[in-house]
Amino acid sequence: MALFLSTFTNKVDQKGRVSVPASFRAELSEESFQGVVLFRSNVHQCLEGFAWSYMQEIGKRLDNFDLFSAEQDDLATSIFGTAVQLPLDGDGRIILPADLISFCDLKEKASFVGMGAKFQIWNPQSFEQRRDTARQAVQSKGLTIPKSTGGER
Amino acid sequence: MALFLSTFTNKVDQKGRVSVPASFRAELSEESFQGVVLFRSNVHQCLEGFAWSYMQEIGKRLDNFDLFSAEQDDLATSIFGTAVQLPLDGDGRIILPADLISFCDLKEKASFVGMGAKFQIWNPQSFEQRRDTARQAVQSKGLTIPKSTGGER
DNA sequence: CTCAAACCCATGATATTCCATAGATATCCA
DNA sequence: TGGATATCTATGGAATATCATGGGTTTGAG
Repeated sequence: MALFLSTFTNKVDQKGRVSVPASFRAELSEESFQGVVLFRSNVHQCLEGFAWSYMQEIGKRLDNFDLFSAEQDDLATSIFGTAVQLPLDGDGRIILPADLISFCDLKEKASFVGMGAKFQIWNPQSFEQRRDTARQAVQSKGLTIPKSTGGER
Repeated sequence: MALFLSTFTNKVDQKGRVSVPASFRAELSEESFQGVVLFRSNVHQCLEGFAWSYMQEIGKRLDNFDLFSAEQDDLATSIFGTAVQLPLDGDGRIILPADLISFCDLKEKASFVGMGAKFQIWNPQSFEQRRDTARQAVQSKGLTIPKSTGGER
């Protein structure tokens, strides 16, 4: 599974092109589709980014809901209905659609934030605030990484 | 599992390069990724260092949270979003990014402090104070290492 | 025909690799 | 034991490769 790490801030040019960080591209190198899947976050003013194979995993998890249930319908609509599949060009860039750029208020630069299996794309200033609130939440709630669940070793 | 021991103080050159202690490198020799992962400590003015395989383990555990849950989001942002993956060069050195150098106020030298499964990187002077307070805490509170689980608790 | 997307190439900055040296430690043989 | 040699480590600098970015050209859809 891909493991996206660290934060990289790259420039968005007039054409809406932005370089995907080289280390992220390395994580995608084994994928059948050379590119990323993006959709609007339901929580933040940012974009959620995934490798193609992980979208299949999300599909499986959605199967845990009853088919035609309201929850399944809402989630599937907000995720799959709005997702875009963006191929990498020869130089490792993607073209961000204008509506996604305006959704997360991107100006000159975009921050790619590694979050393990997925990543997010933020306006750099907005992400600084988000990073601070996330750290405070971890400290105040005493969040920790749980031990691996279940019977495996 | 890697076991980092003892404290080593090495020089940080103008490029931010610093040698990882040879004994630490020996612990990393079995890793698929030859390098370390660093991020800012939430507690001290120092850096936390891990082997790559340990980060993969953390990634798997985080995947047990519901996707898009607040806890998953906060943890992934503060851990993976701020982490950096630093490869060893041919001579066993890493390049510390400028923002991490300033975060823990490194000047001429950096101290690598082995802490078992992880290690920390300190300003040498700061660490001397930290070591004293840690020792006093252990003495005054009578802290001990618990028995291994499985026997009487 | 027109516009946007895909492709190609150039370039500066940055990161990575390579080599050289010196000090310390370990090894070996007389 | 003692001295010479070899090895490992840390460190400095230079050469090389990679990456992000800008601009241009071609393609293709409507």
